[in-house]
Amino acid sequence: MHDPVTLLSALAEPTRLAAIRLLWDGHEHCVCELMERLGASQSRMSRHMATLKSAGLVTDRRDAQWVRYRRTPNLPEPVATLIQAALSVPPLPERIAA
Amino acid sequence: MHDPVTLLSALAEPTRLAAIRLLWDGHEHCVCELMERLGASQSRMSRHMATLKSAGLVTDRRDAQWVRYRRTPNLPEPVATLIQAALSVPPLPERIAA
DNA sequence: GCTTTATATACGCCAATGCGCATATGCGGG
DNA sequence: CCCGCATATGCGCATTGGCGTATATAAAGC
Repeated sequence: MHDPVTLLSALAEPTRLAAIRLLWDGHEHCVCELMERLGASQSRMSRHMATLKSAGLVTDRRDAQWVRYRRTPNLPEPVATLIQAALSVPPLPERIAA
Repeated sequence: MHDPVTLLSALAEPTRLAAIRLLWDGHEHCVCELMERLGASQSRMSRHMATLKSAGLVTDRRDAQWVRYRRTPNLPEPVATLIQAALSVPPLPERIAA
């Protein structure tokens, strides 16, 4: 479901945006990896991934005990552009120097 | 202040996104005009504009009894792209037909 | 000065969101 | 089977966000 407000809401949270940044390498990542790398608790990360999934930004796949998340392939062009742009906005630390 | 999460949060609300859409014609619009065109109450519209302003997306200017809002000129490229993309995502009605 | 028009803001309310904790569920291996 | 790892989810709580109502502020015209 790609309504713009849903999309923007899904991205408007630091942990979720960070997760998208990781997932945007095109590879699969399990929840446990994301937890570690983002310093989030298990339930927290799981729920954030559920949010991203229901916004249509990521898909998941069961692989044995793990659930592998990856970015949804073939996102509509405006959606892909939106995310690309969101990831390109410097996260403030950089702006302080300016 | 252009931190990505702030930016995305500011856009992740229907009335605010609609206001941005109107303001993105590059012209000035007073609150009363936005109220009418978006069917929002006075305080509601005023507050939403304050949010957009503090996110750095719009600027305001006092003109007699009115306050004229317009899009912030010379937004950083990723921010401009982000908004352009957000405005390009079809607002669901169109996706139902597909 | 007073009134009208335009906008902002304080206050209180309700709904939504994010979180931790505990528990359920799925799966593989002894 | 039972256990351990990985993930999801129910529950209660604290915080945040959007809203209406009422009030403050600002400017214009008489």
